[in-house]
Amino acid sequence: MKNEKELRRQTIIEIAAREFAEKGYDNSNINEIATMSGIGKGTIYLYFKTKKELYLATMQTVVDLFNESSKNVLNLEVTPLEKLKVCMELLFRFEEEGLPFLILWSRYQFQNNPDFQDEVHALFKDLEQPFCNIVKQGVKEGTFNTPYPEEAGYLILSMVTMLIPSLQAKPLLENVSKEEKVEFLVNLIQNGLSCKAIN
Amino acid sequence: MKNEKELRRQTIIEIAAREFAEKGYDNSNINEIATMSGIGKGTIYLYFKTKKELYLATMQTVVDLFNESSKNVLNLEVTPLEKLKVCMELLFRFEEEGLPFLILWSRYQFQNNPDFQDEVHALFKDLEQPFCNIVKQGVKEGTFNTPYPEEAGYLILSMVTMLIPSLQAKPLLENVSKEEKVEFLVNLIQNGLSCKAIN
Amino acid sequence: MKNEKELRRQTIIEIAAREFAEKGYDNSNINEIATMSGIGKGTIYLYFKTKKELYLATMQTVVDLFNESSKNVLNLEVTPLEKLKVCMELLFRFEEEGLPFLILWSRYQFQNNPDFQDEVHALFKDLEQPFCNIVKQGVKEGTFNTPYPEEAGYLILSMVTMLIPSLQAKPLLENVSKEEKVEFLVNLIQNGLSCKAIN
Amino acid sequence: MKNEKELRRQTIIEIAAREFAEKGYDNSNINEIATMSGIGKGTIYLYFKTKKELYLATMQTVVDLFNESSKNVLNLEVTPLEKLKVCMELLFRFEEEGLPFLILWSRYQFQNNPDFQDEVHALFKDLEQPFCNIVKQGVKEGTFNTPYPEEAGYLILSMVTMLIPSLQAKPLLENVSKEEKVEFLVNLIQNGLSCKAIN
DNA sequence: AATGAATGAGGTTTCATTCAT
DNA sequence: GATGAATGAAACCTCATTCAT
Repeated sequence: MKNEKELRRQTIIEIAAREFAEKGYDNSNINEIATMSGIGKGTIYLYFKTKKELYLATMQTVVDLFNESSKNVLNLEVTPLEKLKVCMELLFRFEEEGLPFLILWSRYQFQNNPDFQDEVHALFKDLEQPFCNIVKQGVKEGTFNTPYPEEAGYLILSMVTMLIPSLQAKPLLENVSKEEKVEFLVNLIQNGLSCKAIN
Repeated sequence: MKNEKELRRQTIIEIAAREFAEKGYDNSNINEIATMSGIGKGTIYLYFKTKKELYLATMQTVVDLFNESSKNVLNLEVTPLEKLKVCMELLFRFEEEGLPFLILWSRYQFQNNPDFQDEVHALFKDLEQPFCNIVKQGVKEGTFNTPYPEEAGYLILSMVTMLIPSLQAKPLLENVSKEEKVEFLVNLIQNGLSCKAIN
Repeated sequence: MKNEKELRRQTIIEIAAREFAEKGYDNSNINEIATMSGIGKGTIYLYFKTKKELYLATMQTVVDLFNESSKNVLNLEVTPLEKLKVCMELLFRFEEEGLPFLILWSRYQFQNNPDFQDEVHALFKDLEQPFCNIVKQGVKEGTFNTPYPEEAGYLILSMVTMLIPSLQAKPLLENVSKEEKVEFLVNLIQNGLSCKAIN
Repeated sequence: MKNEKELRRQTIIEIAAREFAEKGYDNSNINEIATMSGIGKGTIYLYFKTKKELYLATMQTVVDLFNESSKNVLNLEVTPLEKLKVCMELLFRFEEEGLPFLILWSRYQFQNNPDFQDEVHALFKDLEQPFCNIVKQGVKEGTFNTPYPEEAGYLILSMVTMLIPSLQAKPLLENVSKEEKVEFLVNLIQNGLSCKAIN
């Protein structure tokens, strides 16, 4: 019973995520979400009081999925750099396993997305930022050295995102393997751009 | 005469940019844009055939402003690193001098913004990416060393953007001076995160 | 179920016919049609995608009503002249039983009505012209004698229409009974204006 | 001076007639009429206070043109039948010499045209109906024999109109010469459809 | 519980008309 | 006198939401 309700709720959210990701909030259509979910329009409203609530539930799922995914990285018994790699790979994997949610995440994380900013912001308060944690941890352990660890974490996040083609207007390194991307990024983080001349 | 028309056109675009940046395309209201521009609703339609056209004209202005701003950097007679600095400062300055346009730029540059993707994409084909050019130039001159110069340019861009508080859901280094941010970034680019332990 | 939908569709069309007949297409108002139908504005759009489509559906109904009405005349076992009479009476009767549809019919049949000419023309391709058929039949049987039977049919049609007061700017024979009108017309068709002098 | 003003007024009316005939009142556009007249939009309003007034002036011109055209027929020293012929030819000639005005005339004369019915009706009060006059005269002289001379005039009018292809949804006798049409009509008026069998 | 027919607020767009130049 | 830029009322249409079945 309860499971079935919960399952249907998830189905709706998944379809909604596809719509919201593809068309944005305003151009997404409750009717179409219902049809594509294989249920009646009125039924949507048994699960979500309003379109806005459905949107927020979808964004909550974004947060949950990301937290779920990054949950165990911090406790891995590996070097901070290894953790960074694992974390990057996790993010890259989202492109295949949950693109709509990835798009919604990025739209909020990096864009001044105007859809219910306050409410979404409140949800994202709970979003773990593993890159930040790793860098902070690394700094504590003496592995990394930066005056702004938290910010460094966000910078890494933004760089990884940059290399996810589906999220970019101009796709970058489309045909490069994830391993190479990770290597590229790690190298960059380790050595900067190697400005010998200035050193 | 003609100047006056062009001036009014610019006024409308500026107000529109504010609206689009704040509320997004769909929730922006031609009526309100007219009122805030101090002109009649119908007048908007003398300058722009449709709301969509106004939006695209606004996005074209975004491209123009950014190109205008970065035009002369590449030809400066300074080291690539200095150029990077100048370029970063330019970007930071947008926050004060043209925030709505900066927001619209970022919304397209980093978000999968679904509003007229194809048309906006076509406009952004003409957008210069000075960071990319500088890195490429630096690689040629031997100052920088990276297998993916273009991509490195975009990564720098995304990092600078990360440090512009107005563009971030969670503002970073809000009270840090631009000079320090530039220094932070340049240092990062030069030395990575100084992972001595791994070296 | 289905019947109820169909019934409501017919109701809308009837109200719409009244509006279109009275005010013309452009000055008819979906809102008002809705109100007069006792339903909401949006409901109209459940039955007809656009105002134009409602108009065309109304014109289709015109064709259907006229065809329905004239269906059985041709097969009557009476002389062509008798058929003409029956047919005239049918037309006269429309004034009382479906004036709006009669007006819309005449507006298209005799006026260069500019509302969606091509589309309406396509609909009227299916409109039976019983007067034409009767004259053709009569010519074949030797009852009538005219070089242009089809055209003669249309001429009769136009004459009958002329004697329907509701369709004329200057009402003719307003207080004359239909029987007398029919007699007048039949006499004219049989004998013309009896120009003895010229004979 | 005055002549020039009057001339320009006529030009506007002619262009307006074309627009009104082609698109109907509501879909005709003052701006377009101005442009096609080669004058400014505001200038139209120096000649006609409103669009409606321009329309009514155009319809007044219709009446004037028709009256002008039929003025001298009644006084011709020929038989009523000959007068009918001349009158028919006059009407046929309108198709080539003033089609827009002919269309506007027919739209009002035979259709329940809803554009300013009362006002247009008032104008048409002054419209001569030569066919009616001729028949009445013919009846007086004993040439014609009909209980409803006025109505017979209108019937003839409607028949002639039927044979003007530009006025009909389904053009009739498109490739038949006017002379033959006149002959056809005159014969019909004289002898009807020659129902020998019934005689 | 599930449905989808019905609703009407709200926003874009057109165009007759005005008026400052 | 002539102009056309500016205006805003009005109408079509969409779609989130409700509710009777």
